[in-house]
Amino acid sequence: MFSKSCKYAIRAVLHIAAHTGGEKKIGAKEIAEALEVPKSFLAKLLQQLARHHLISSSKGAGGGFYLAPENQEVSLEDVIRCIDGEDLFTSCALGLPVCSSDKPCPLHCHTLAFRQSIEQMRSIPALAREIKEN
Amino acid sequence: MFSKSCKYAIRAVLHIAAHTGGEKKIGAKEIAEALEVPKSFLAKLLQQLARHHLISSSKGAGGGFYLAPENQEVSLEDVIRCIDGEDLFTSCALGLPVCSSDKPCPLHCHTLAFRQSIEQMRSIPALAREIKEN
DNA sequence: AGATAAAAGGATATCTTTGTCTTATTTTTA
DNA sequence: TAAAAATAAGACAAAGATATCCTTTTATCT
Ligand code: FES
Ligand code: FES
Repeated sequence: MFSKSCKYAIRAVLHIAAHTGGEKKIGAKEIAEALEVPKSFLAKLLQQLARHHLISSSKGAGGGFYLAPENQEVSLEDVIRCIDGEDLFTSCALGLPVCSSDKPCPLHCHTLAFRQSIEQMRSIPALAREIKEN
Repeated sequence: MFSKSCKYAIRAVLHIAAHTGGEKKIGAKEIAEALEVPKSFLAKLLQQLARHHLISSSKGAGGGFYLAPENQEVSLEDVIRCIDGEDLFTSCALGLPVCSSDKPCPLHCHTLAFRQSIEQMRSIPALAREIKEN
């Protein structure tokens, strides 16, 4: 489904959304401990997300990762595309050269439905709020 | 989504269903050429499927792979489980230790829907017939 | 019986993903 | 200004997935 990298990244972004806000930031170390994932590995993923402006970061003492106002609309799809690429959304699930409703493979309609259900999910901050409420 | 192995295996089984029947069998070499996948690699996958009785094989000249009567109800789910294991059907998409509707991750209901849509698909031979009709 | 064809199985090579470690760079604080 | 804290970046290691090659076993045909 998703690569391990992508799973880590999604969970990390949700964690950032849930535990930062205003001036508050959270360090890579703290996130890694909370999610129980390898710190250095996660750090690279966070850097990649930051380079693509899906999350924000600030260096130095008291720095860390956070969601700036311009990150409030970041979606799960954005994170997936950033880490795993667009394959999940565009490639045929069976590896056929093209994926299209013109000449669909037996899995096409099922993958299409799944794709769309992910694309229609709400923003990361909205998802994080939902989790908190439960 | 699926491993490359699993994609090869699914396509191969569909190909077998479409191109064999009665006494007719098809060799690994022929399948590999038709699907444009590495022959020796595919052969191992077919052996694995045969060991688990999802497909049938016979050795020697004129031998090959085919679907015996007892293979007629083989499903896509069977093939996926045989090659990739049961993770797609039981593990949390985000890698959380347990996947359950009790404490669902934000992706849970979406993955659940996808799982069920795959589980409810028809048998491999039925899918192969559908393809032929189009 | 011998030759041939095909699956079965094992050993090995290559590539990708995942994980670790070390060093630089930037920022805050004393 | 110096020390400390944190991200950024790069080199390297380990594990897993993918791919190739070679030998063995089994069945068929002449
Ligand atoms: S054609 Fe296979 S998933 Fe679209
Ligand atoms: S809990 Fe994450 S997919 Fe079920």
